[in-house]
Amino acid sequence: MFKIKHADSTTEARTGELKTAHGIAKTPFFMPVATKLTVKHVTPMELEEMDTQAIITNAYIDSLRPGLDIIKKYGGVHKLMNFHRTIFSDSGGFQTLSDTFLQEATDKGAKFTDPFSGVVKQHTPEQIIQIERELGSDVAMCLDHVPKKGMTAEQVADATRRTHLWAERCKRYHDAHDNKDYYDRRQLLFGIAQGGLDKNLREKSAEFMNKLDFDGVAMGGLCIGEKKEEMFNAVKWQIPHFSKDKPRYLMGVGSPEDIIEAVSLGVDCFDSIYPTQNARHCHIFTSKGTIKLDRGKYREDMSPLDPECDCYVCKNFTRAYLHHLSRSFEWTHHRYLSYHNVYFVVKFVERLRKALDKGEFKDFKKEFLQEYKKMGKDR
RNA sequence: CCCGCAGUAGUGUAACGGUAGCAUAAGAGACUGUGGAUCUUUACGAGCGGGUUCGACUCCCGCCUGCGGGC
Repeated sequence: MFKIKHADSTTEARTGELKTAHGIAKTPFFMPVATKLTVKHVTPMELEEMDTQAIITNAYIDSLRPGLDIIKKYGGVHKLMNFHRTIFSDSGGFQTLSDTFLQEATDKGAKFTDPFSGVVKQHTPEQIIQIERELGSDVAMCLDHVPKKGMTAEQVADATRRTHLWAERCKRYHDAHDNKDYYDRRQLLFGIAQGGLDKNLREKSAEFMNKLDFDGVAMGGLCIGEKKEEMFNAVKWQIPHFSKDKPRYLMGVGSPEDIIEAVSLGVDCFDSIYPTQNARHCHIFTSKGTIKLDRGKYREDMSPLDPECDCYVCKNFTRAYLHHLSRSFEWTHHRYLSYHNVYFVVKFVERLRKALDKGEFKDFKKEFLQEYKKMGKDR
């Protein structure tokens, strides 16, 4: 299922291959987020062309709309979306952070409000796994309870304890059923370690998840408002407790500089809305840092978004034109900008992988960060 | 030419004889297991000239501009 190809000698970074029912995903990889069964403004064809290794959708939200009946009728999420590579499904655990979704989290499960109908419904870990099975994703994520900012130490510990309890039940349920009754293929299952920002909790949680012998382990509850240092500390505390031979997934990250840092700490998988959401806000990734394209200063800028990028948008359009589209509320700018940002991150991780395989990771990281920080954040 | 009505931020609009608000557009910031959402923040204004008044965007007069009607 997972095998390491090359381990870096200077850091914890490594390349590998994650084999799923839809082929091999080369690690490290970055997954664009496809909540509601679409990577906003980027087509599956484009994602495949740029060699995106995997994407992630949201099982809970997909089960509300369009609903499992329709998804099953079409033969699963791959066929429905016409995406032929690895698809992860998030459990809805992240929605435990959301006031509009979460009503109550108990040991039994998470009580969510369906925002479309207003109906409040209990979702047990078993039910979520069942939803993920019926979706037909290649990798299912366990239901977790993400500790919210402002929780007391006691509440964080309780949420983490609950996450453990739920993880055991997810695993047991998943083991007891294979997917043959739906799609005739094996689905992988990843556990999610939590623990807030507490060293002891983080370590214990990592140890616990590792022991359950999932197909991969994730670190959750990060990149949600804590300091960068706190986030990387959590990663540093947890990684040593994970088996080397299992893929490690840092949920919710992110930016190119966060990704490269996490890779050097030993992380293999990422997902984030960062490239697509930034694109919609006209924040564009370039090899010299991010630019804010909606600023007036780009009105007459005839250069491409990123002179060093070879994507379709950079080869064919100027900043001035794309600036104009965004100022004119033409929806096409979302397509162009989202495409570029996703392309940028996917290709960045691809270059990172190649550098690792060639044993040049250290230099690659240094050079990338040096260039990337040149302009900072377009101040 | 005459009569009437109206001129408030780039735009669209409030209120008041006593600190000129609001919405948008503009500038800046936030956003990392997705609301294309949202939030924070900055700057910008009384057509012109007189008069009355302690004090005028407000009342009065003239001019200018726009709209409507009449000749």
